[in-house]
Amino acid sequence: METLHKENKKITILDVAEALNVSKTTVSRALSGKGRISEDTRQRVLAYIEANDYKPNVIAKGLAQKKTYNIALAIPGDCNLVDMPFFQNSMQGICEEASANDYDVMLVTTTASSCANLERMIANNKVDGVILSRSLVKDRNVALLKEQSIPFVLMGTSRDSRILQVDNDHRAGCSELVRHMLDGGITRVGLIGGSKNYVVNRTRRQGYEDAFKNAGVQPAAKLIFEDCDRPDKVESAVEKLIRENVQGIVCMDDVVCSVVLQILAGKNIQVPQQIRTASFYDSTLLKNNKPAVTSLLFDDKALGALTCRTLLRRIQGEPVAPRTLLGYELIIRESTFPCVT
Amino acid sequence: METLHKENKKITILDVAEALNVSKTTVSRALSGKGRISEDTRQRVLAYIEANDYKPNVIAKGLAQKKTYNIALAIPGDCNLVDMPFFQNSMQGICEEASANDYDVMLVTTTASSCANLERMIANNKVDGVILSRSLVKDRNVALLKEQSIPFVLMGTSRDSRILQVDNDHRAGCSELVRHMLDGGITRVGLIGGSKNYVVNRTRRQGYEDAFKNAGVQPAAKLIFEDCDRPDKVESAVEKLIRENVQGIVCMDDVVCSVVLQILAGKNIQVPQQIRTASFYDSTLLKNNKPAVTSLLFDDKALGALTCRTLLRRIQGEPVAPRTLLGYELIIRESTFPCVT
DNA sequence: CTGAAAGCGCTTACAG
DNA sequence: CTGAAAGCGCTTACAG
Repeated sequence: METLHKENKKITILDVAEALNVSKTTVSRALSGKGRISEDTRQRVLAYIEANDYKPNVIAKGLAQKKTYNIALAIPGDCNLVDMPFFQNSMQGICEEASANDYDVMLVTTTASSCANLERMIANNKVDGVILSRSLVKDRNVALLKEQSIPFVLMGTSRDSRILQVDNDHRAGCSELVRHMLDGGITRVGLIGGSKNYVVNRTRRQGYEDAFKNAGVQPAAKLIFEDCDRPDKVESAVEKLIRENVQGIVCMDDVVCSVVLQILAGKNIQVPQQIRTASFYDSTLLKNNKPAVTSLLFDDKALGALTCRTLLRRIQGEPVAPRTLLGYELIIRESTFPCVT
Repeated sequence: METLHKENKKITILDVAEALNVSKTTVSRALSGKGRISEDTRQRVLAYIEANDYKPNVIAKGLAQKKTYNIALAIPGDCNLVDMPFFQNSMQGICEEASANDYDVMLVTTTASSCANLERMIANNKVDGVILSRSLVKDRNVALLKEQSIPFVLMGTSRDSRILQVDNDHRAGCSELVRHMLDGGITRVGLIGGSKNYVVNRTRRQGYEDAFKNAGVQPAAKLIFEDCDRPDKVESAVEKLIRENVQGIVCMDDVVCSVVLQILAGKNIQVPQQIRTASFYDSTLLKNNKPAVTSLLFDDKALGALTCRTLLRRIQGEPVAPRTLLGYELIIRESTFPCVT
């Protein structure tokens, strides 16, 4: 029985060198493409490697080169449903891009207060760089990374222009969505948003304000409710907005929006007939809703991939843009009247 | 300016050996605790290390020991909202447990059809073991892992008893939930579930049937709807159930349940007065619902942690239970009448 | 109790 | 174009 097992001794560079009667150096060169080597021997090596299924040991390679071929992805350790589609999709983009470049992704959880795990991973030399996902206004991780001299890029936005950042263009997107609502001929459009601790929520609010300014309308401060990070706060905001006779409500994300829709339904207020509603983020959460909800669509997977590529470029010392913004799509659905574009 | 930078040359084992006038061997022993060493020199070494912030290079250590101190976590590359809270929470448990044991977690995405990324990671010697999360009925990854001789554990359930598995006790939990509904004095309780490709959905159905059998009632085949993986299928199932005059509907997960609730609301059917409703899984999705929904609560983080611990034990050659099931909590809320327990 | 030496599987000046 | 040798930063028999 045991003897039938595949020979699971991994073959090393020495094995192929001996089999081919060349030096390890030569084999190494055939693989890396570095250094002079005759096309002839290179083909022989490659053929042998292919035939005998030799895989270089990346760990050993890394030791010799002082590289790890790993990057870390720091994700928040305190979960909230809001960001899940974002994390899952961007994660995929990151993993695929990394794979395509023979890198692997190490997962590390961080919390607002502690970046011990990230610190340990860096101290242990386990990664060549790190991706920080969606930052807080005060982010200890950013501070940590800046004082370590390790390449990193923020998948998100920061005011600190020395930090490499790649993000969806939330500001322009949110502005366009609000413009779409204002174009519908209404002006009393309220905003309900999540925690201002997240930079992204501040960015979204800026987009909201941009749209008003561009339309030459003053956004009323009393139509704006931020830090609604619990259903009861959303509920209270909705009630106040109703008292203010709003014609539309824009929600900063899908979780807020789904709560808003439930409350409106509970009060028998028709969407969009009485109050139009839209969300700054489009996830499965609202896909099934009736009426279907107008919202912004971002390509989080592409965002992850580009963030990863940026980091890898940075690691390899190639030039990278200090800040990149990705586009968005505005999906107009019944909740704001599909006829108006 | 440049000169003010922290010296970021990492200090090596040789540096501390020379500083202390001992051999690398001695330093290594002080750290690992292996081999004889006088308490005196051990303390000296430890003190120096502490004072000079020496961190062993885990990569080099791994090379020498033919270990990586990494484990892989394989997650589905094709995302669906259903499993998000599950993945996010279990991921956290895994990461924390790994960290606590000086291991790190590499992320790898797999799809039903391709496990190329996982294969590459193993071939590259990047991990000592792998965690497979929630399996499909026909899972290529399981097949792959079995033929490689690499330790792995399934965070989920499989009929193949040779596979190490850790899972929530979905069967017992679902059975208890259904019993709770039957205890309420109703018998026409329907089931709507997601894809049968997932083992977990089959397990849940077993729990449903167990409860009926224990109650001495025959579950009606026409009250059971599986493979409802799209809202329209759920809708059609709900309509058929209404025609059958069901008194209760049990949903296999929160996404199904939220669609069901919307449809019932759209038809002005009162929950729980006309039809009681419950879900086999409790996520934030239903927390805000009115009425609050009765459902099962699993501790996914604990599940992740235990799965990880099991894998690490397996890697270290310690004995492990071939199969472990974790408990659950039944949260009774208005959607099934809180008064009935 | 301690150390010299070989080894883990690669890469990379350096010499030819 | 090719190879011997040193080195990456550790560990671990083996000898003392």
